[in-house]
Amino acid sequence: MATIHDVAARAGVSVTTVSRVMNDRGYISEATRAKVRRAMDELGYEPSEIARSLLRKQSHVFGLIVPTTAHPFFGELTHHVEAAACERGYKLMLCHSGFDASKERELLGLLARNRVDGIILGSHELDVEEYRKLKAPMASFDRRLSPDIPWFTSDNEQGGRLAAEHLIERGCSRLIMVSGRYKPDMFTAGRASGFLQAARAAGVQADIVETVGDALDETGYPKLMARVLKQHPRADGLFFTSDLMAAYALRACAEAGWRVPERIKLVGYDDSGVSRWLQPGLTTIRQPLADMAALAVDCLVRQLEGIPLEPARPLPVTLVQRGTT
Amino acid sequence: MATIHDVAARAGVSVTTVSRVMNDRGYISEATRAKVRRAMDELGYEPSEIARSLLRKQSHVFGLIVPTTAHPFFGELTHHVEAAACERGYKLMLCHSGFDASKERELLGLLARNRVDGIILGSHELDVEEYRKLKAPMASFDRRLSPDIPWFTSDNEQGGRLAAEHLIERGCSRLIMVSGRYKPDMFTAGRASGFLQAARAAGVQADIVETVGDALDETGYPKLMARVLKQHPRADGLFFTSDLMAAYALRACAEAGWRVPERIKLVGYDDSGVSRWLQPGLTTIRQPLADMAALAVDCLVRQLEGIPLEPARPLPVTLVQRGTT
DNA sequence: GCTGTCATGTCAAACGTTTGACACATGATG
DNA sequence: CATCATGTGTCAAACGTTTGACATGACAGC
Repeated sequence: MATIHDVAARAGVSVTTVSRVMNDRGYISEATRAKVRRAMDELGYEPSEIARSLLRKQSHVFGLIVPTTAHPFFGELTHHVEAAACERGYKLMLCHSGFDASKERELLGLLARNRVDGIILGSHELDVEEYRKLKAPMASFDRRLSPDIPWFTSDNEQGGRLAAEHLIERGCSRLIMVSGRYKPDMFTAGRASGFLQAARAAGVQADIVETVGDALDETGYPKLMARVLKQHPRADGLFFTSDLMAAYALRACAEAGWRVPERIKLVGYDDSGVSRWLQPGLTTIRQPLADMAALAVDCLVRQLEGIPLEPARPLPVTLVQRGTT
Repeated sequence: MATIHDVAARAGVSVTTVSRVMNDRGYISEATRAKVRRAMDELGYEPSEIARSLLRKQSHVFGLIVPTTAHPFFGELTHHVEAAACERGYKLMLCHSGFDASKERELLGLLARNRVDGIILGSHELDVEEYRKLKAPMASFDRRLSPDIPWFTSDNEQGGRLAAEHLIERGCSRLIMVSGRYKPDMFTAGRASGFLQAARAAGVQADIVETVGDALDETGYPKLMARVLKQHPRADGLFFTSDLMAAYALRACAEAGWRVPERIKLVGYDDSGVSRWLQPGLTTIRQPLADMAALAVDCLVRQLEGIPLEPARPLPVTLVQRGTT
């Protein structure tokens, strides 16, 4: 790989001059500029971002930690984060935590050693303290880790409310929400409160069923959904904290012979691709992922540039109606 | 961020000594070692991989280019590549090409500037020549770019054959394969030949329908699938080059009132999560993604370490039967 | 008392880049 | 003619790390 010295030698100038041409600073005559450019082309020179990073003390790389991109929600989140980062001139170092605390701890060290300029936490298996002691700019997805760690999320209460109101409007009178078990500082807990609140306001019976174990591990879903149907034989409106759960519920309904949407109605969460792929299409709460990702990246960039953060606020969600309601 | 100099000062030794402790080379007394370790702990020191990379001329980072992690297949591929890279001590810089040739060209430059040690091409929108002139170690997914660029893939002919044989075995007599349009040097083209060959061997009628435009853009799928059903009213066995296509076909069947699997049978490709989420579950051809990813990473590592590559060969696929056949 | 060899540690160059400080023309201004 | 601005370019330090070359002291063997 050619270096700036090779370019300088070939163009018959000093390395400083080459650097000046690349960075457009100082006075350079057109003739010199052309010579330098030609030498760069001929050598296929690409400046080393590594050397630049060392000098400038910033890498223009963000770390993104997600449980796994194999989950459709996180695959889509990753897509949008990458796009947002790219737009602001940052690259992404992708890390999978796989729901494993010690893996996540390792990843934080790895990202620190690689001097990433900021970290987006799409996974948080560790205690708040462990994140707190990191001094890198961070943005935490769906969880309030500490007052000084910015977060980004969507309006989970509103999501829960929209789901309940929609089910009620569509004629349901016995609602069940199937939810993961959330740490208390996770915003996603708001989905349940919004859901219950809206049901109560309408005088409709509503219950919450919590999944055990990993909220995102689908291997338990088939049994869970079958159990939900069996234990709530009169339920006619189901709400899930992810589209994936709803997908498994749809299967369970088919197996139990409950017709959707006639006998029972389903609402998912995320508006991930899954909701489009299912038959019937899944009514779901749409999170504005692109906006959320842009917000997260913006939040890191602001921290880096010393621009004060705007007070964080959840982004609005909407209900997308499809065939399951 | 503390540097090695801070650690040395705090421990009362030279930076060389600190470096020796970290890298375990030369003679260091236990007492010195302990002093240094303590200083590192107290300062929360993490060595800069950037400085190391500059010196060692390798970054221990691989670039991964995929169209988008929002597509379930590529989300899963990314997951496995990350895991395989991590296992071998490499990090991943994730890039989305979004099916855009000029974006991909930019990404190659970006990865070169960041001095990645190798590139995994899960997307190839450019002409072979453009990849060829890169001298970085590469591994190309599902496409033979040039004799000197290693590739990794699964046995596509076998996949096509298994699908046809299975459909025939399940009683189908009029087969249709819905396929993306592939560049001639893409291995995925083999799926069609395997499919046709197996059908011919069994004396069963089989046709290929090619999608127009982007093989992975799902917005056209609903109309496409409706058209396929309308134009082939006597078809009773469908095979798709992705699970996602099959998902849309399943919807089209429901809308057309064709019962699955009684009236018509469907086979997808990839065994991505989609095949599990659908109802009925999708029979599909399973690609061994984890093995493929490990192979790709191994291939890059070998190039870096100068270990000769084993002759590339497609990995075996299997058929996973579910409810659509 | 030499020489040799451990055991421990220091020095300084190198990696590829940027950039402040400076050098040296040329020509205009006062 | 002294001063100044402008245009062009050079030099060397700095970023954080590794590592070959060297220094020092202790002790053994001859």
